[in-house]
Amino acid sequence: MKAVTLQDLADTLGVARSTVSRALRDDPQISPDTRRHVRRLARDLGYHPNAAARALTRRHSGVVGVALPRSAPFVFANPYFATLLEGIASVAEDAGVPILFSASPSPDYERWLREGRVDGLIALGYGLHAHDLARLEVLAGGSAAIALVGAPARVTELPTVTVDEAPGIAAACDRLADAGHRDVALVTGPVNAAYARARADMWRASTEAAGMAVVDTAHGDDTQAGGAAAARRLLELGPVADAWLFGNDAMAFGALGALQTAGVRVPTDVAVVGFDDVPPAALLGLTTVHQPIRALGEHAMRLVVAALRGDPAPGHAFSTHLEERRTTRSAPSAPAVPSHGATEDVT
Amino acid sequence: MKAVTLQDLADTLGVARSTVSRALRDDPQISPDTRRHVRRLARDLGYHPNAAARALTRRHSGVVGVALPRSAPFVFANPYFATLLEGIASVAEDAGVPILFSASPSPDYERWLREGRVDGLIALGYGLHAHDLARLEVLAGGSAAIALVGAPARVTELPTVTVDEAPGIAAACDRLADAGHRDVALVTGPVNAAYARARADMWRASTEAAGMAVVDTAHGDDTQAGGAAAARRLLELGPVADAWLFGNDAMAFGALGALQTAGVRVPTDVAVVGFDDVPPAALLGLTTVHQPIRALGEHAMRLVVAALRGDPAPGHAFSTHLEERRTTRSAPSAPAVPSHGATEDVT
DNA sequence: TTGTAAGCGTTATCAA
DNA sequence: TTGATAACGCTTACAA
Repeated sequence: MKAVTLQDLADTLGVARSTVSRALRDDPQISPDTRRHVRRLARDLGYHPNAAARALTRRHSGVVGVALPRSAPFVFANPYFATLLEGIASVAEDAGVPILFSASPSPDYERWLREGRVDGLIALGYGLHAHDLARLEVLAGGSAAIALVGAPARVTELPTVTVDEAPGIAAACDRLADAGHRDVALVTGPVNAAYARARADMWRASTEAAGMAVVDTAHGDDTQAGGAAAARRLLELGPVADAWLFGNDAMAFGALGALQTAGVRVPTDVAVVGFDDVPPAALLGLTTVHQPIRALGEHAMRLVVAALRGDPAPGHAFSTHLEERRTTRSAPSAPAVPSHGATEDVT
Repeated sequence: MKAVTLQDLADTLGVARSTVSRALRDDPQISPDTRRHVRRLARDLGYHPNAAARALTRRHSGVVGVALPRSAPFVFANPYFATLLEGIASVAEDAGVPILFSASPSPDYERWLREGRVDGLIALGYGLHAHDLARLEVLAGGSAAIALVGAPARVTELPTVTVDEAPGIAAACDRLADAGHRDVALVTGPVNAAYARARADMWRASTEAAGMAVVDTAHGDDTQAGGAAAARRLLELGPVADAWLFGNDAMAFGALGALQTAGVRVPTDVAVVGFDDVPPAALLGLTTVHQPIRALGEHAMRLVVAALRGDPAPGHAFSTHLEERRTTRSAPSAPAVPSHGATEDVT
């Protein structure tokens, strides 16, 4: 059961193990003959280089860490993360990079880096404490390949993949106003999360810019259950708002369920707009602000892979657009063409 | 930027590095004093043991591999896998085990094991070639901690987590028959996949046992798009079957969309039953056979963790039940109570 | 073109 | 209770 080692090959071949090592790694200065012999024996004996020994001498592991600072149930119950991972994993697959994964409220990514378990890292920028951000910056200075998804609270030189929420949100509000809405309700994400507050502020600003007013506000927790609860609270307030805006799709899903059991018709009685455009949104016909989640993940992993090679690569800001479906009334006027894709380089 | 090593600590403390090593690992035979000193310095200097060096001497990495033999887009677009990963990741999180993840049609799990990158592995049993299965069995004999999700084509002594599809499928067919259905259509998964054929056979058997007949069959590819395409083909055949059974939920979702655009009412004109009960099924009100996907993942990871500790642990067969929702007509009679959870030990 | 030998950072054995 | 020292399996100058 013992694994075959370089020394084993060397012994049975009667050469030095450095020769074997070189032959296996296509070292230019090795005779074609010995190379052939070595490789054949390696195949026959089922030799596989020991990853730990190799990492120890090479000073890097070739692994990239992906640590999401949420519990596993939260991560996978939320299609946002699943879609992000899809992007990350598909680029990793193409690059042949194994991913060390963890979903935990208190992620070990710094430890992973310091222990040399991973050479690179994808972390979530939003919700990253200034304190942790600073430590990541130090590590990046020391040759760690780090990329952030979502902008952290303060500016950073770490390559960051972000999204400009404004175009999609503005389009949504304009469309709502065109369809005759005036009073809207807003269901935000966690009040103590900066990104959720920023999103809510943006909804508010665009609502007013479109000539409407936010007459009710409820706070959710970005989950479906939280959205349903928020919807019930809104319903108790009476039918003042006839358009509901959500901090994310998951909450909108929950609200749609609550609305249905309450017998409120969508979009006749109230229009519903989500944010994210995760896959189930299309299934449910939810009108929502689309952000290219998968592309975010792909780009983040590309940044890390580039950094691993020592190539500096800039961050990137993606755009958003409105995806109109069945939870909003159609406006009298013809719809504008949605804008997809990328915009400007950043950082 | 150089990392702090054991030797560094030993030097500044004026002791041997073996002493430092012991102090850091709570070796019983070490003086409380030196232990304190060592630990304090380690903290102050930000010492982190090098994972590669440690793995090299300890002969194990503490990492568990999860390799899904599908491309990343396929894996994450299918909530089945996301839910499975949820279960796997949450147990891993509790156990403090990092996960090495890969989604690729040709997974490297054997290489991971042989290179010593991982000590354990969760692999998919269905679709596993006899050839690969045999190699995994050899590795398991050599101290690798392996668990399978889903039974492979032939019996194996590897601990396996499976699901008994019969109860849920039988319940679905009985309920359909009670509601007055006689002619059903069947949409299967990939014809070249053994598990999909087995599922289809089970649907057929239960259909007949319930006194109904499969009058149409379409083959899908387990994706939403494939389900929509299959639905369109079925629609062209004319309205002979008024109950449609699916190999999985994803295809049922696609079909629901196709049915809606075709103006066919569900469940009035046709009843729809899925399989899996992935999260979006509840959102859409899809009647479906529930299998405890999350529990499968949890249990598989528990098996691996147990094997890592050297404790043998048996495989397990979970059960299925019918989750009745809005895509089937309610039967005249009162519904039976659904059976949840576990049944019998296996292997 | 190949061999020798030092080193990567730990752990473990054996003495002291 | 602590210190030397030899592994662990691989890479890489430096020699030959």
